[in-house]
Amino acid sequence: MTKELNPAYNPKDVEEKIYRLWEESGYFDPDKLPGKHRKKFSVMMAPPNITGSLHMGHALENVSVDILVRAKRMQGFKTLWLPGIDHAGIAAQNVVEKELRKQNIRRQDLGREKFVEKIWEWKEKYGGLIFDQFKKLGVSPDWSRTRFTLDPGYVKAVQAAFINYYEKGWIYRGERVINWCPKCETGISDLEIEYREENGKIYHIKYPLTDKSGFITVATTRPETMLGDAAVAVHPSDERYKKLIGKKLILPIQEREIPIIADHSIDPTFGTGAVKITPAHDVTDFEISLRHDLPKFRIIDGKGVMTSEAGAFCEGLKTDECRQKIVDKLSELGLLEKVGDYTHNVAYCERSGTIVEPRLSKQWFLKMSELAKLAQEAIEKKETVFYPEKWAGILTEWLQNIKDWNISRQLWWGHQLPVWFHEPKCIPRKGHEGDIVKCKEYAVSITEPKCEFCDAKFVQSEDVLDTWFSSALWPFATLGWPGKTEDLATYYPTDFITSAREILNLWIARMIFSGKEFMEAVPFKTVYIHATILTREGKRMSKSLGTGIDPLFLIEKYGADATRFGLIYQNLGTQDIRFSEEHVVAGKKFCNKIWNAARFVMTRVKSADFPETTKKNLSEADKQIHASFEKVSEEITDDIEVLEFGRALHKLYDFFWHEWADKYIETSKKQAGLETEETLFYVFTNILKLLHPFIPFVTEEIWQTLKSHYGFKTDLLIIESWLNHDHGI
RNA sequence: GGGCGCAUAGUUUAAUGGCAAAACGUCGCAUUCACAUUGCGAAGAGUCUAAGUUCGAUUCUUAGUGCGCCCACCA
Repeated sequence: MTKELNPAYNPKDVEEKIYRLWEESGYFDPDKLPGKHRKKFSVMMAPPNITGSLHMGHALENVSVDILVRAKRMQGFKTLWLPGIDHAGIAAQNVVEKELRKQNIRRQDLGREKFVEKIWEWKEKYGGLIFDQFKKLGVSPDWSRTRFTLDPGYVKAVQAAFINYYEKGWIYRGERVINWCPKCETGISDLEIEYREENGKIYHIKYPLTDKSGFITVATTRPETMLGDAAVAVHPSDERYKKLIGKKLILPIQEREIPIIADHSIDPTFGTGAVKITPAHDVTDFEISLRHDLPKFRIIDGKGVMTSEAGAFCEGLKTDECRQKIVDKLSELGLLEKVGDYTHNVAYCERSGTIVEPRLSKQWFLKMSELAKLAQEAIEKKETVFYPEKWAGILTEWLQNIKDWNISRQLWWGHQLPVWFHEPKCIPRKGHEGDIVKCKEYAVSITEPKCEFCDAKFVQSEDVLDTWFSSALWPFATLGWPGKTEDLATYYPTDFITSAREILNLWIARMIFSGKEFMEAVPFKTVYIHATILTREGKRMSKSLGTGIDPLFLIEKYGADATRFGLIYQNLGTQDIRFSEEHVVAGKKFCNKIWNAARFVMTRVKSADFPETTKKNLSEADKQIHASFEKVSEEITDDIEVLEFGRALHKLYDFFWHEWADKYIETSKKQAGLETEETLFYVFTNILKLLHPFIPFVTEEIWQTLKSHYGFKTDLLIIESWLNHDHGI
């Protein structure tokens, strides 16, 4: 029966074996937990990108959830932690495109269908790698319920959501200036833009007034866009220009009349206080043009070449060639007042390194006013509670100023819009002589629709939905919605979610309003915005800066428990963490200390069967350690409840090392008897339970060893009951 | 540009309206005892600056300085 422990704890002998033991037990799956009539506790994993690999942020986030989930499971809750992966539209498309480029293949060569097939192949091969890495951390989600945002069931959820919004009249098609990459020939999202500070030039150009009474000088960094100017705007109360508002200017080269308009968005202190307005090629200018009903001249095409609308002078030239030609011409005309040096941020396409060209295009939008209201009300009524609380206010403010959501993307990888187009025709209406009807340009439908008037075929929209459109449905789409499943009834709404602060708007807010809209309940009771992990110097960890630490490296060097310890020990409150490896070292030492305490207990405690009578003759030291343990265990239970995992771990560390090991164990060596043995055994085994959520591997290994050594009746530590009584029943 | 946060021993952090605590590091001593991945002990900061509130401020208020994070992207 006796099982020996090595004098030092070696994580490599243990972690893989123990993880397998847990997985084989099935206890990560709440349906397989022993016991009945349990209250549920559910959490959704923030799905990592299909292309992602484990970083410190994932590690902190998922270890935090794991601590909570393991504690709840031990407290008797029917605990579900549902994992999944996000298809990550552009990121995945990029990775596969890059792969193909090595073989000199462009995605356009393959065509959409073949290319998407390639991504699926890639997904099958590499898409699960990040979960192997998660497993190394020792986290305990229910892998049997793993979801992917492009699973057939999930696709249905996305379509159902789209159609619901469409039927409510909240989805519309409109023209907007979006970020366009002339090299990739697609619209790209704000997230795929990289701003680089650059030293450029600012050109001051004179636009003559039609009445020849003078000029207005505008400042621009992109003189070529003047070919598409529709107006010059000034602030309505700008004294310099006040009396010119409403007058006309001659746009040089184009020789077109453009008005001087007044708009509040103009900063009178910047440049000359007069701004040239190019509606089709600048986001703010476009918005101004809507307010003033200005024409939109498309002067640059999708490849970054000047169009015929730009005029014969520059047609066919690339933008930079055109710029030079324009500058020369203005200079010749005496309209170039001056050229200054100017440092500004230039938008680059993250993937191709090309300068982003804002461009007018047709996109699909989701109206936000009603949905934002739903989220605001839920936050106001505290249906969802934020930690720290300030994020509720920050989110509310963001919701107040929210713009309609551009949900379409010109990508191939993702949820294709359930929208179908066909050539609208004007045809005589049957049975009504002389009556002409026009069929609709598009229809919204999951399968190909039939036109009520003509028999022309419909073609599905090539656009896909923004990745966040599908992630917004995560808390219920993963449980089977729009079906009425048992899981949905049992686990929705979830109890808790944690995320990094940068996706508060992109993800958390959208899940809240989606939950209210489709489930009539917020998707989670608590949102915990966790700390960000910085380098020891207080800088952001980033791959491109080479400042990141690889959690797998830490696990390899010190073990998973030590890595978890190092992360959580430094995570006090929601303050950002300047991560230092020292604490991981301390974690490794701590694991070893526990390991050796177990060895000590096994040499001292002869049997785990104690007669009832022994409790009567406790020594002062026995009583003290019992009392002290009682107190610390309550505190730790409370700390976990309020998500103060770092504080709880500090207390466990101090208690175990300094009170239990340094003091009680030393005393126990000097006092013999059954009472001592029982106290040693009782406190040790119970503290193992409290330690388990934080450092699961070493505690489970010790538990299994004690089990075989003493032959006492127990299963796995992961389902041992917390403090000998269950909360969740 | 908007928002948010931080500032305490060499380092990373803790605490408190009334003697500033710990870990790591450093130094010394001990120990073949479950653990040298150990134990005991020592040195080491008066809490970024200025003003205010107060009997009293490291703590509260205001301003400044420094560092950092997030969002937006501006002619």
